Parts: sequence; structure tokens; C-alpha cells
Amino acid sequence: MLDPKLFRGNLDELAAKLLKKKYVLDKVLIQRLEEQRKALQIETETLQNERNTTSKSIGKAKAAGEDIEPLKKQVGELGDKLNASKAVLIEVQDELQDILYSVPNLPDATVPEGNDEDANVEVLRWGTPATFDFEAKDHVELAEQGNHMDFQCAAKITGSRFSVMRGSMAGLHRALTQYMLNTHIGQHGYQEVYVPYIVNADSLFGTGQLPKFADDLFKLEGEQNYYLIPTAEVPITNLVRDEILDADTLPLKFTSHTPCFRSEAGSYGKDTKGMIRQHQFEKVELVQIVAASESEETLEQLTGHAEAILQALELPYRKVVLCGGDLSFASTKTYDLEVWLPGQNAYREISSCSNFLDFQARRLQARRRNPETNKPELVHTVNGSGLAVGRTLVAVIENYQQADGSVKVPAVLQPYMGNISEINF
RNA sequence: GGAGGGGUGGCAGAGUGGCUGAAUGCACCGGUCUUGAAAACCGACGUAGGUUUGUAGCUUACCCAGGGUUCGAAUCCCUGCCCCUCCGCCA
Repeated sequence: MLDPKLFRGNLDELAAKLLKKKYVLDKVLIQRLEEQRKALQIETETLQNERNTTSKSIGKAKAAGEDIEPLKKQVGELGDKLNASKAVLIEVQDELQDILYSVPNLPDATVPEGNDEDANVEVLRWGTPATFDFEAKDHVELAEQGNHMDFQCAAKITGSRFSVMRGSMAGLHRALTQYMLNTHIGQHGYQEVYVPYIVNADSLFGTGQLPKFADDLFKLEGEQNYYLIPTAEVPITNLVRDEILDADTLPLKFTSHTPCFRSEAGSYGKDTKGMIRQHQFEKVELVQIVAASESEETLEQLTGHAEAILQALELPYRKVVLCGGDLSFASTKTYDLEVWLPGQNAYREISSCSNFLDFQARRLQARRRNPETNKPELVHTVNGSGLAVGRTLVAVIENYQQADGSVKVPAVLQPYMGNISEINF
């Protein structure tokens, strides 16, 4: 959430910034609610104060053996007025809070204008898409050889948008995961964490998935408000919820490999074939908790950590900066990494790296103690996929395919696969 | 699943329904002392919100969470969550 003080400042300026994100702020409503809130809050707190002091005087009067009945009557009347005032105040505050929770983060000044992904701006292209002297197959065609990917079976076991992988395909998938984790731990200085795959509503609120995006989540039946994680971002970032961190512990750099579960509501008909869009997929996530002054630089670094995986796998990719209209709710700036998929003859998203500034931290009450002022201040959170494993698998087999339908194993993965150099289906 | 015990400030740990936003100790911060450090001593020391030009002042809330009793709740009652101990079961 944004700093509530912004709602009391220059609303025109705020609305203009949000418009870049295609969010229309109801300035008139907010201004009216704010005026009411201010008046009601002052009234309520004044009454509260009177009641408290009068109540205390009852105690003293009683101790002095005086008649306390008149005082009790007076407090009773005060209480009635207080309750009435408080009830209206809570209504107004709730209304303001609903707005506050649903207003997206402000886009960074460097974010390009635009409505949708077509307006995203390419900032870098790495590698050259290979040209094949045969007709390139897509990953489904390749991996269904020998049933290495089996969507029929997955549909039987569960339903659509799930996959079964067998043999060397499952092995390649696991090798990718291990390689990514080891690289981030060993080369990039992240600490591996193992986290729950089921989280409560508070955690999802903290990172911004709730209350607005409940439809994208799998909710568990039962007494508790439990959900399957849509990304490791949720449990990892919530590690610091309600914490005041010592300044010298920052930056915190976490990586974790988890499954992710997404309902994909609203994506009917999109990527229905293959492993691109699944209800369940694996991801190696990168999360950094940093001081406010660091997050801009951290986003660049963290994106570089994700890029390093693509480069080591020698997969051609491009890096785009998302335009205002394509930027997610909580993000102030996002780089998408798009890998080249010969089977689709297109670049497809494989990683999304975002700076959230204090937007998540404020919801999480995640703070650090500023060593200069000795006061708590909100941290900044930055995260990204490093990378989405399923999609990386798709990219590897499509980019490393050979004329006979076999797939070469990227050099860096070979140690993780018993040093084989090729997968024959 | 059964039976008990408990959740108080960064930590430890007091707290008869009013004078307790909370004793005390430790840690942290500032200072005195010291060549420097330690020790000792002195002082400051929770978080969030409102008001205000204000890091000044005033003010509200918060002792796991949510309800309730009461003029008044950290303290009494109810519900939930979490933790601990013992028994049972179990990967």
C-alpha cells in the first residue's frame, strides 16, 4: 500500500502518477472521506480523552469516600456520545482503507508510457536465435516422444494444465533446478530457504495478492484461511513481516525452490498446449530485503542474477522494461526476461523482476532500524524469478534440439545429469 | 486425538480491576571518567496513528487476536490462534 499521507497531500499529482498505470483515482471521494475522517477522529479522540480522565477521577473519588454516582452518570453519557462518534469514524476509516488497499504502487519515473505489453520497451537482446537446417519442433512434439511429457496422463490424474514428466525429462527439470539454486547460492550470495507451500491470508495480504487477486489463487477447504502459494515470493517476503531488522543484517538475499500454484482464471484459451501455462509449476525465486536507498540498484543486480542463468545456458533472450499499463499492482518497475522459443518463433516471458519500494513492506510492517536516527523505517523489497523452471525446460529442449529429434544437454547441466551430453527419447 | 501449562517492550521477567504504557535486569544509544578500552557512574530509551509548518507540544490506540463484563481491563469472562509438557498415533 501507498503511504496514507499521500491521500492528504496533492491528490492531482498522485492521480497523475497513477494514470500512467491506467488507474483512475477517485479524487472527489477521497477528499470527502478524508475531511470526514479528520473531523470524526478529532471528535472521537477528544471524547475518549474526556472519558478516560473522568473514569480516573471516579477511582480517586471512590478512594476519598465521595459519592461517585453523579460522575458515573456523566461518564455514561460521554460513553454514548463516544460510541456514536466512533461508529461513524470506523465506517469512514474502513471505506478509506478499502481504497488504500486497492490503489496500486506508483510507477517509477523511468517506466515508459503505454497500455499493454505492446508498449513494453526492449532494453537488451542477448544471443542470436539459432537457425535450424530442419523444421524446428516445439517442446510438446519433442518431449512427447516416448511419453517424456504426458499431458493425457496428467489430465486423467488431475485435469487440464498439469503435466507428467518421465525419465530424462524429469531429470533435466531437476538438473535445471539444482543448477539455478547452486548458482544463486554460490555465485550470487543468496541464502537458500525452505518455506511452506501453504500460506495464510495475512501473508498474501502482505505481498499484495489479497484482497484484490483472490481469484488467481487456489484456496484450501477447511476452517483456516489457507492458500497454495502462487509464488515463493509470498512465504519468503513474509519472513520479515512484523520485524524490525538491524541495519547491518541488510541486504537479506533469499532464494528458494518451490512449486507455484495458479488458478489461471481468465487465461482460457491461452497457451493451452504444453508446459507454458500450468496450474502447477516450479520456480527458483530470488528475494532481496534492502534499505530504501538501495532498491533501485538492487533491481538491476537481481535481474542480472536471473540473466546469468540464461547466459550460462546459452539461451537467447531479451530484456524488456514493462510499460505503465503492463506493470503489476505492487511493482514500481519491472524487467521481464523473455527467452527465445524456436517452437513458437517468439520471445516468451521466463522471469519477471520487480522493485516494490516500500509498498509491500508497509503492508508487512517490515522495517529496519536506521542506525543514524535509531528509528524504524520501512525496508524495500525486490524480487524476481531466477528462473521459472518449467519454461526454462521448454527453452532448453527447443533451442538444443537436433534434426533427429534428440536434444543436446547444455554444458553447465551435464554434471547434474550424470555427464550425459544428449537426451535421446 | 486425550490431559495439563503458558503467550507482557529488542531479550529476560514483575504486575492486588483505577495512581501501570507498564517495575526490575540485560542489550542498545548519549555522556562522565580513561592515553585508549573495560568497569563504574549519570542520562535517554517501545510501536502505530491523529493534530500541527514542525524530529516541539498536545492527544488516541496497542501487554497474541477478536468479542464481552465494567464508570474504568495487561488484570475478570468467552472464542480463536500460537507455543510448551505428558500420553497416544504417525512419515
